[in-house]
Amino acid sequence: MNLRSVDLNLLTIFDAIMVERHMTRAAARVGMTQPAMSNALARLRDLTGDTLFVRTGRGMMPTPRATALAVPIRRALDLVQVGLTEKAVFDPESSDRSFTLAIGDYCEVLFLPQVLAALQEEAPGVSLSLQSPAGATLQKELKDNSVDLVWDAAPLDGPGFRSETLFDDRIVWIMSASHPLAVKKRPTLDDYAAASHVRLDPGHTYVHNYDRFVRNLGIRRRFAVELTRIIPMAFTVAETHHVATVPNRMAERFARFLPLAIKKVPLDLPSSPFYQSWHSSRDDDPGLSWLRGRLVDLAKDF
DNA sequence: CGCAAGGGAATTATGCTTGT
DNA sequence: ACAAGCATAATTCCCTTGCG
Repeated sequence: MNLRSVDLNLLTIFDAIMVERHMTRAAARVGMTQPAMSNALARLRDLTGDTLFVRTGRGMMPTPRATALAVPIRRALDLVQVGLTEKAVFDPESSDRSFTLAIGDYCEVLFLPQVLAALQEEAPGVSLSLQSPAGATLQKELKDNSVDLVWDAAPLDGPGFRSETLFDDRIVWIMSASHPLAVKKRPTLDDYAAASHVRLDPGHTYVHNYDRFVRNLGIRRRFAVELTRIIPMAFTVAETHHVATVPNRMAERFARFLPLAIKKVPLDLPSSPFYQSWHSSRDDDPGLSWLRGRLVDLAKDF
C-alpha cells in the first residue's frame, strides 16, 4: 500500500472510535462533528475493506480486524507523537542501530580494532558496516544517508557538509628490515629519491596530497608498482627491497607485525591530518552525534 | 503571480435504525 | 412510540492545479 495515497489522519479517527466506542463522542474527542466522523469511518472502511465497527445497542463494537489493528495503530501514533514533540535521544547501551562508515583501508587497519572494542564495551548492540572507497567522492551517499560518516585526509567542506579533525599524522617512509638502507640511521634525500618505490593509488587522499607536494619540490621517484590497497603494499614492502611513503601511525602499526624499518622523510613536510565528514542534515541525529563524539575521543588517545 | 476550475472534506439538515 | 445515535444528502469551504 502506498502511504502517499492514504490519509494518515484516519488513524487518529480510528483510535478515537476505538477508545470511545461511540461516534458522537469520538467526533467531539478529535474536534469534529458527528457526520464528519461518520464520513471518515466510511473512508476507513473503504480503505481497509472491512466494516471495522458495527453499530450495536451498546455502542460501536470493533470487528476482529479492527481489534487486530488497534494495537499497531496505537503504537504508530505514540511513535509519531514522541517523534514530533520530544527531542530524540540515543541510548548507546540499548541501541541496535547500524552505522555505515567509509573510512578507507588505512583507517580500517589502523583504527577499527579500537573502535570495535569501544563499541563492544559501550554500545554492544550497535553494529558497523564499512564501505569502500572512502573520500570526497561520497557526497551523494552522505546526502541520501546510505553512508553516515566519511573519513579522509581532506575535509568535505562544500555546502551542506561538515567536517572535524580526527587526528594529525606525519609522513614517513618504510622499507624491509633487510633493506640495505635499513641500517642507515638517517638516509638522505638522495637515498630516498633513488629508491624503488611502491605507489599507493592516489585515490588515497593523503597519497595524492603528498605526491603533489613532492612533485612541486622537483623530486622524481621511480615507482616499481602501483597498488590500490594498503595491506598488499605493506607485505610488498616487507618482502622486497621496494620502499613506500606512508603516514607514521600506519608505519608503526605494520611494524608491529612485519619486519619493517621506519625512516623520517628528509624533507620539511606539512602535517597530514585526517578528518571525518558528514551531511549537515544529520547534525541533530543523536545517534550519529554520539558516534562522532566517541570517534573524535578515541582518535585523541590513539 | 493571479485567477478560475475542480475535488475533497467539513458542516448543516434530515432520514433511518435500534433499544427501551 | 419515542429518544438516541449513525448514515446520507445538500451545501459550503478550502486547497490544489492548470492556464494566461
